[in-house]
Amino acid sequence: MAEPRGTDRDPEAVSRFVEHFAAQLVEAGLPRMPARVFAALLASDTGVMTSAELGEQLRVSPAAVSGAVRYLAQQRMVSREREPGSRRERYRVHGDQWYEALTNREAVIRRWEDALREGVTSLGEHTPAGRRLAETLAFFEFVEKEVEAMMDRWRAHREERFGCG
Amino acid sequence: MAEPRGTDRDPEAVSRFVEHFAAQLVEAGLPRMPARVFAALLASDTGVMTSAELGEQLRVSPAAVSGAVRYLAQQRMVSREREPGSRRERYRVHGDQWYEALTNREAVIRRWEDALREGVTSLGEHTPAGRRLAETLAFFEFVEKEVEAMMDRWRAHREERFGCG
DNA sequence: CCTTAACTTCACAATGTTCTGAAACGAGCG
DNA sequence: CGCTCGTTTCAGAACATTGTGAAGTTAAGG
Repeated sequence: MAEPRGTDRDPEAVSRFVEHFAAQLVEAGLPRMPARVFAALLASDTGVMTSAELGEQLRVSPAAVSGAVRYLAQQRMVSREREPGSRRERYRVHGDQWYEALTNREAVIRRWEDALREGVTSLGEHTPAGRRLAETLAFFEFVEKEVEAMMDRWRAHREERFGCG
Repeated sequence: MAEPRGTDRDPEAVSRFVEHFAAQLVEAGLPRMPARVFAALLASDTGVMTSAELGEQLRVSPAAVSGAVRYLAQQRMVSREREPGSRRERYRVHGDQWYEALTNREAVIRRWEDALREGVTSLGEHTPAGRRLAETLAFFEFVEKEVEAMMDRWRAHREERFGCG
């Protein structure tokens, strides 16, 4: 059986996965270039790639890589590290870190909650509309707590399944 | 104290909330017009509006309403009902139904999982990249189960808090 | 049936978004 | 201290998205 190992990976297979997975991320709302960069990192053996490598694999300009990476770093989906003794930069998708980022739609949820609270107040908390908004708000507050607990359970689950695998 | 009731709602306050909340939804990836329509429904007293009412409140053409509503219905975020004895259509945001829709990023997650499975196979499940993809896949499978349980808990919580006033 | 009200579809115009090439920047090295 | 490699910034072109007006479709009511 021909299972890719080490350096002899089929670049076409990699590219096929990268583009397909990126397309799904785009559909879910991620901008295109960040999605492609992220997928490329995820599919790399080390989880680390330089700007040049990313540009080559995706056939895009350094400028595009720069923009995508800035976006991903802001979302905490990748981290950037300077390669010692060189002016190259390396981008890394850190196993755990990025799940956290995904569930860190928290920042987004927080904003929804604020808007809803304001709505409850300005429409009146005893109007039918106000009550609907209040219930929606309660839902998000509930979810926020639950997600936190869920991530704890995931870490335990993960430890068990992959920690000593 | 002057709390809005019945028909005498301050249209400007409503509009302010609608536009603000819609903006947050847009930021989270929802297309603009669907977001506005949805926010308008959420902020209505009955949770039901006609195409004409939506067009008037949002100052947009019937065509725009039509497109937005089709989108929302596909995402299961609103339901459409024909008003008996009239050719008007009414659009409703059903209290519970739309939380389900939100967590029905499930459809999205399912597609991610498919793409990841394919990646694990084509890159080889014992390569470093393959292992990373496999772990990511495991995470989503975990989340999928957890979300289901969470929604059960929410329904209970909701019943307790809102069910009996 | 024919009229008409309501919704939908379609082509196009307006508007945004996204990537590129070129120029500016800055950190390491001679 | 200036050269050079790598990254970033920026203006603009290519591209995609979105909403409109107008024509088309469907069904209620005369």
